[in-house]
Amino acid sequence: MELSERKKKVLRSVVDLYIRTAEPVGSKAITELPDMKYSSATIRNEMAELTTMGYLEQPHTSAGRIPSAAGYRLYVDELMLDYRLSVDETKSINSAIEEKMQRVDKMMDRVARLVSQATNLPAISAASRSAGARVKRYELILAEKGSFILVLMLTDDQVVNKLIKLPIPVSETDLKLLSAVLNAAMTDLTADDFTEALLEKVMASAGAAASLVPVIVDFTQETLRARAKTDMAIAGQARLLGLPEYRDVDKAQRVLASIDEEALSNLPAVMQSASGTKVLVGPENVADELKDTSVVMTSFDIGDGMQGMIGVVGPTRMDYAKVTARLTYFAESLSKMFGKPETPQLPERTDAKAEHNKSE
Amino acid sequence: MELSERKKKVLRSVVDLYIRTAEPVGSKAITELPDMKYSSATIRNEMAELTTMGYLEQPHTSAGRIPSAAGYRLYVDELMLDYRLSVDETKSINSAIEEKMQRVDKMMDRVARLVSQATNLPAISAASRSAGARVKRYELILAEKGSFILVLMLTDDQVVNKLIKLPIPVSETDLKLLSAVLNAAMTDLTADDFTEALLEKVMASAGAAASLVPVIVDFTQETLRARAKTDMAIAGQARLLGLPEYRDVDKAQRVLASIDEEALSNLPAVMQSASGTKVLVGPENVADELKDTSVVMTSFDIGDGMQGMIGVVGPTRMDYAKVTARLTYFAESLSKMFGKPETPQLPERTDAKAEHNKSE
DNA sequence: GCTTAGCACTCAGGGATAATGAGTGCTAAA
DNA sequence: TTTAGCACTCATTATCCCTGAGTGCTAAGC
Repeated sequence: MELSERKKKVLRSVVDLYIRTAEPVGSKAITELPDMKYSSATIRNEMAELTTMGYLEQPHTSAGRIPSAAGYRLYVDELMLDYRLSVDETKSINSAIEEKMQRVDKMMDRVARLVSQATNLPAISAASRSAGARVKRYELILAEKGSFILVLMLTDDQVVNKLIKLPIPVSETDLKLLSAVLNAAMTDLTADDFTEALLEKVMASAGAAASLVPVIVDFTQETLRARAKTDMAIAGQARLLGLPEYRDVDKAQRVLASIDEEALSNLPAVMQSASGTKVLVGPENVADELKDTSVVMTSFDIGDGMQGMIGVVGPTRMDYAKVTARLTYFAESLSKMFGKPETPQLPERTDAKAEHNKSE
Repeated sequence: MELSERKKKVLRSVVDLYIRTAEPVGSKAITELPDMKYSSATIRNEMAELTTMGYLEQPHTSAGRIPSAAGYRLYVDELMLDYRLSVDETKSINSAIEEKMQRVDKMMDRVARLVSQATNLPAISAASRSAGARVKRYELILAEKGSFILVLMLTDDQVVNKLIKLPIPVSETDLKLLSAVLNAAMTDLTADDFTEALLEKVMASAGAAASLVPVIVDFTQETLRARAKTDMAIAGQARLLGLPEYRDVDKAQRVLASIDEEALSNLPAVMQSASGTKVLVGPENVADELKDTSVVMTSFDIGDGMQGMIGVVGPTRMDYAKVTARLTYFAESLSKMFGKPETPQLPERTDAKAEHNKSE
């Protein structure tokens, strides 16, 4: 059933107010809004109907109304007015990214931290790599204490390393040889390409360090397989405690614990299916602990067939418009940063400027 | 002034009980302890004296006593009975380390997570590198989209990488040449060894990619300098909320925020001075937000002149004995793992096998 | 027929007051 | 020196009442 324009306006007002105040919204409060030209009695009638229709609910008889999950859903899908990022906001997001995103290794960490700062909510970021990541180069570095470091450079520009104990003494020269052999024979393979036959062939030509090959291959396969999953990070959990709905410590703890653990690991999977920005309102969440909590997420392009995801977790009463806008902008900036083939910045940094202009 | 044996026993009992229950301890409760052969009145007298001596305090007239900071201090320094780790505990710590600590890159992350799990408290881990870290090897990898990855392998076995945009088109061959030149001329230098003269010399022989040299040197110096500071991680913040003293959300938030931010960055510095296990009771803490909170930390050896640190943050009423024992054991295991030159474990389980187990 | 003023009703939240009980200090007897 | 006993203190909890915000409904007004 279609809602009348007036009902929509009332519903939107209720959600907006509730987002701002975290308190049940009464008919009088609505009346006092600018350009709401009806008396409180009329509003009451409308609210009563919205309640029977399931968009609002009443915590108790003599309190105002709060949006139900269905109410939020409708709000997010149709009612919500676009939040326009101010120039300042885009600027601060841009410069945050500029500054902090240079290092490749702890990237997801940084992204999560930045998103959390920008939204003042706990944030998650994840990079779901394509199943087909391959090794671009092997490096073996002799370390002291009878061990060496294996460094894998992957086609997705990630660098992974592992400290491995040497079962037998091996010389620098042996390692050089081994690494040459590996680079010649075992690059550009997916996890499943490491056949027994190949393994033996490599070991045959690997000289003194041949016994290291199985260990290296094991780790490589494991890494490639793990890469197919995700690399994720969480930041800003403590921000949750600032919100009135999480003054109930038990609740806060439950939510935090479920964010901390793998409960959210399946979020990236959810993301996988649909791209673009997605809002999960309260009960739509998979994890039980989050039934009371909303999740907003969006994906971005890391290039090379890989996808990144950023998201925040917050109360069902969160400022969906603002959060969505910031998240989306973030995602766009990140996509631009490493997704698209054009060079993001030439020496003079003219491009960066151009981006700013465009967002105004 | 020396305390009588009986006073010590009473004080120890009060602290022990308070650690367990988080409630003020009354004279009756003490009486009910096994091998406490005095009546409540006697205990009351002793407690009264301990109070005037400053080791105990009373939240209000008709409540039991709780330890004062001085009381905790004395407890930690002299009274605390050694907590003996059970075989199970050492086993689980060992296997956790075995399993999770193989990868070099997110090491501090993992350590923090493990320590937090083992103590059920928020944990911090940091590696303070020696100021003298040097570059062991440079690798330059051409990436798509007109950029390349610079990988630095440091003498401390850490691997750092950065994605750098190419200001000009450069071929794979150019990069190879450049990398050879860098490795020949610029390894094993400290941050201050990169002189203008050297820079020019390298650029002269670097061919087409010479213009990359300054960028690379900049990042290298920056990295070496940053390494001189610390690499740190925090985990398990949410565990704080499980404790009764942090049911006050505001307090919890203050503490969490201060852990999250750099407030604790100076802890590693504190650690620097004294090695061994250190307990900071409440007010002894530097950061104001932690006046109510204790910190236990200990250092471990990463070898090569570098030092690691692990620590936990918890209520002043924390189980110092247990926490200290676990932390110390952790530190020893970690030291053994990469600090000492001897191979950590010789038993029939050969090293190689140990590693394999992991992937099963 | 929609809108609104008016009114009786409900109920959460916030004092105020009282009852409870754990714990204390002190004294006097063992 | 230890301990039993007693009067006293005071945080905590329960109870009651009041207040005020908000509601639904009805009847009058446009």
